[in-house]
Amino acid sequence: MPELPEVETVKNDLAREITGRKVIRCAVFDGRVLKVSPAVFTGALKGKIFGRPARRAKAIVIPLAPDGYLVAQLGMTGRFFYRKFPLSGEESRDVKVTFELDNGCYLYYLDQRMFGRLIHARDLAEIPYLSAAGPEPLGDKFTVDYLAVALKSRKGPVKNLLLNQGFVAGLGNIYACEILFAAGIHPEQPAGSLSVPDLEKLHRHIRRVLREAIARRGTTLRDYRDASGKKGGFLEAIKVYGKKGRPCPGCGTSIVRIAQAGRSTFFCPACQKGPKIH
DNA sequence: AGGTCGACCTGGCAGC
DNA sequence: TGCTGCCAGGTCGACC
Repeated sequence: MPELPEVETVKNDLAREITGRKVIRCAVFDGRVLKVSPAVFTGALKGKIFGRPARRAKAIVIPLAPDGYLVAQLGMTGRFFYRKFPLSGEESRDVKVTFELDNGCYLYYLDQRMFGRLIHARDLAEIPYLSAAGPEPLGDKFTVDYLAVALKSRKGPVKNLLLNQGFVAGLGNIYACEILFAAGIHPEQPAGSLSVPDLEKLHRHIRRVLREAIARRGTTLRDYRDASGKKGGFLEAIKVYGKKGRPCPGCGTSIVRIAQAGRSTFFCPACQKGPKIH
C-alpha cells in the first residue's frame, strides 16, 4: 500500500500522538507480522518510551528509550491506528498488535495481507532493508548528477529502476507511473539512454510529485489510511495509475496498461514517447 | 552484477 | 448465487 508520501503522513501523525508516551502493555494477535516470537517482542516493548518517529525509505523508525528501535515496514496493507478508546468488533478485524499507552490511549497495528513487519532492533544496522536503501529523493544527496551516474549503463527499463529501493528510496508503483507521465518519459525507456534534459525532468518531477502527494496526505486507492483512519487526498490528482482505457488528461489518448517485472504500469503512449532505443 | 520471477497472504471484484 | 481467475501502494530469495 504505502509509498513514501503515505509513510511520511503516518509518521507525522504518530509523531504528534505517541512521542514521549510509554508502552504500558503490548499484545500480539498474529505473530506473522513479527520476526521474533510474540513473547520476545512484547517483552522488548513493554515499559519502553516512544521517541519521535522518523521515516527512512518506506519504513517508520521509532526510537525507544532507554534503548532500541521499533521499525515498521507496512508492506501492502499494514497501517497504524491511534485511538482514545479500544477498537471493538468489526473495527478490530485486522488488528495484529496492540500497544496500550500511559495516557490511556491505544496504538494499533493492523494488516490484512500481512506483508508488513514490526521489527524490534537494538541497532538500526541490524536491519538490511535500511542499510540497502538508496538516497532519499527529497534529500540533499539526490541530485541530477547522482541520477546521471546511477542510471548510466543501466539497460533495464527506467520504470523498474524507479522501483528499486537501492537506487532511490521510497517510490512505489503509483508514484513511479505518475512521475514518468509528468516527465513525459516512456516507462520502457532503457534507464541508461535518458538524455540530460530527461534526467533533469525526471529529477524535478520525482520531487514535485512526492511533495504534492505529501501535502495531500497520500493516495488512497483502497486500503491506505492515515493514523486517524482517514483517506489520503492525492487520488484526485492521479493522472494515469489505474486508469487503463481512460483518456489522458493531457491529450485524450487512451491510457495503456502493460506489465513490467510482473507489475502493472500505466502510461500515455502519446505523451510518453519512446522507447528511443529498441 | 543486473534483471526477472515466484512466493508470501487475504480479500474484492468482474465475468461466467 | 456461486465459482474462478485476476488483481492489489512491497520485499525477498532463487535463478538466469
